Order: sequence, then structure tokens, then C-alpha cells
Amino acid sequence: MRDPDATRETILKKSGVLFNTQGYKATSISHITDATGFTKGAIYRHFSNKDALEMETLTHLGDVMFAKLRARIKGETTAGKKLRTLFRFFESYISNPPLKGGCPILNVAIEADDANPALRKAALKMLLEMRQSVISILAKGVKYKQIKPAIDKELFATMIIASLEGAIMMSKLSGLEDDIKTVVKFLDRYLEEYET
Amino acid sequence: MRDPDATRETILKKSGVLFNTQGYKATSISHITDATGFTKGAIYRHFSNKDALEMETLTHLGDVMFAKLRARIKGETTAGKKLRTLFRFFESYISNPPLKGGCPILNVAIEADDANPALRKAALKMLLEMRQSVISILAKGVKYKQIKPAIDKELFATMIIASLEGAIMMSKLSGLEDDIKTVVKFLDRYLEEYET
DNA sequence: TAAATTAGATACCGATCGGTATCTTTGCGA
DNA sequence: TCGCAAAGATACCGATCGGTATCTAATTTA
Repeated sequence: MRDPDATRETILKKSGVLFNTQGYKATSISHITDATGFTKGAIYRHFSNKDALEMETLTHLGDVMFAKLRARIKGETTAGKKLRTLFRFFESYISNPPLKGGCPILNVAIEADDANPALRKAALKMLLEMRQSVISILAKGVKYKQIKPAIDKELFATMIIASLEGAIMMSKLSGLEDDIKTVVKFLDRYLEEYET
Repeated sequence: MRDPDATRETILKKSGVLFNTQGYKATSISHITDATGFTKGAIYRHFSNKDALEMETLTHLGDVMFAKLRARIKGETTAGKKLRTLFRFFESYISNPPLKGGCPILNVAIEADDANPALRKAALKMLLEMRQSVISILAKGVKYKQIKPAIDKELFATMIIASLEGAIMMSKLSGLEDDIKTVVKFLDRYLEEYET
């Protein structure tokens, strides 16, 4: 009946939802005990303190996010299709979110700018990984003649991520999908110009 | 020696810095008494509760932001120059921020998604005002033959704001200006194609 | 199967939270 | 200059915070 690994997993999963929706600072240990049904004793057995729980939860959120994203992209055959799938992945953050609360990178970037530098560092790593993935897709696209070599890969990759993240913020504020759809439309068109 | 208006102004100013840098939830009334030198008695005389203080502080931050932005844009003579000045305004959020802690719209959008709906609504109003300003500049640009009529004003306006806000997030994470500068470079080039 | 280890529950700690009742002090109008 | 209203200081409230010491119960190991 007692399964420490499952307990740990439950805590991480529920904490992930709470931290990503309510915020790290705003989510107390009591909120997590309420959500999981476990007591403080159980939580502090598995995680040394709240900072550690926040860190492990963030990497867990990152793992889930990248796993879902990669699973969707993997099935696509061309650079163009892979990138458009990535656009739709971000678009779904509003209507059918892969993670409740939106993009964890964005959330941590805004909340943990000063406090908890470890958390910030972990989010930065995720951001760089995301950016590198886009650059890799573009590079392979150029290699296999799907994308024109004239493209500035680093510039476009940064633009893609910045505009999608910004659009998530805007759609979060308005509660409407308009902004994220507009940005995806723009990126679609721009990408089209560089496809062969 | 006693000046209630100045006291109020001091509280709003200091709260603005704290809320915008540390976060609304993370900033306690005690932090504000420390920063201002005033006591709780003084703060609660001027503001009915913390939620009200948060609201008034946000609108104060918005007033300061729009005043600074408009002052800079006003001096420019063409739509292109006005927009480039707006790009630089966002760029300066990293190196020489007009408001400590970055864009208050972005900060509130991420932190107050569920809790404090009034705060979210106020931030949304600021976002729409910002977007409308960009659209107006573009419309006047078209009117005075500075911008080609083929431009999709709403699309470009959304794209400008989304990418700049996203870039602020990215540069905040990395601590470097690279991302915001890249985005501004992209917007500069894109705008150039629509200038007559 | 007995002993030892581990998972989780319980009860508590000091600190801090937002908020308030009350008091003193200041400045202004009559 | 006197009196009164407003400004701000002080001291406190109950609730909640993150964290811990201790206890019980379940599981593993010998």
C-alpha cells in the first residue's frame, strides 16, 4: 500500500500544477498537502526544503514539456512541418494547455528574477534548450534543401520564441486566443517565404 | 513637515519598485514600511487594504510608463521614427530601465492570472492601450504616405508587442541584452520593408 | 519471524503575514 | 491661541508561513 516513489511523483505532479498556476511564492506547503492528501512529514521526507521542491518541480515540468513537444515534432517529416507543429504547441497553451498554467519558462522568468537564482538558472537552461532545438530544425531544413540558406537561423529562432512567449502572456491577460493566433499566423507566413 | 500628499506619493513610488521587482505577492506591507520609513498606520490611512494598494500602484506604474513613452515618441516626426523609438524604449528596459523591474504589464500578466482579477483587468487595459498606440502610429504613417498601405496594422502591432515583451522575458532570464537587441533588429528590418 | 529501517502522521516551533484599535502628534481654521 | 480634525506611530490580533522533533506503522532485511 505504501509506495514512496509514487508519493514523490504525486507531490511533484501536484506541485507542478500549483506552482505553474498560482506561482511559486504564492503556493504554500499547506496548499500542497491539501492537493496531495499527504502531510508535511511526507513532503519534507522527500524534499529537503521548499526551494529544493521548487527546483525539482521545475525540472519535472521541463521534462514533461519537452517530452510532449518532442513527441509531437518527431512525427513530422520536414523542417517546415516541425516548426509549424511547434507553433501549434504554443498555441495550444491557451485552448488545451500541455501544462496547466502556461509555459514554465515564462512563469519562472517573471517571478524569480532576483530571489531563488537556482530556479532562474534552471529556467534559463530550458530556454536555451528550446532555442537550440529551433536552430537545429532550421539547420537540418537548410541541409535537406527544405529551407533557403539565406535564412538567419539565430535571428529567426529568437524571434519565434520571443513572439510566442509574449503572445502567451497577452492571451493569458485577455483570456482570448486572438493574440497567439495572430502571432502564429505571422510566423507561418514568414516561414513560408523561406521554404523552398 | 507633515505632507499627506507627499506621503501617499512616496508610498506609491516605493511600492512600485518593490511590486515590480519582487512581485506583488512577495512584497509585504512590512517591506514597504522598511522602504518608505512610514509605519503601517500611515499606509493603511492612505490605502484601505493591500489589494487596493496593489491596484493604485499598478495604475501609477502605468501612468509613469506611458508618460515616459509618449514623451519620447512625441519628439519624433515620422511613423517609422516613432516606432523605432518605441523599440528602443523596450530595449532600454534591460540596460537602463524606465521602470525598475521591467514592464509592469508583463509582470502582472504572469503573476496575477487567477488571484486579484482587478489587477489583471487593469493590466489588460494597459496592454490594449499600448497596442492601440502602435496601430494609431501605423495608421497615421499610412495616411501621410510614410508607410505602405499594404501593411496589416493589427497583425504588426500584435507582433511588435508580443516579440518585445517576450524578449524582455528572455533578456531578464539570461541577464544579457542579446535577445532584446535581436528582436529589435528583426522589427527594424521588417518595418523598413514597409516604409516608403 | 524478529529486528531494523523507512514512510508518513502528528503536534509543535518562532517568524511573519494582513489588518486594526488606539494613542500621540501635527497643522490648520476659527 | 485655542481646539479640533487629520496624520502617523505603536502595540496588538488571529492566521498562516516554512520547518522540525517525535511518534507510529509499514516494509524490508537478516
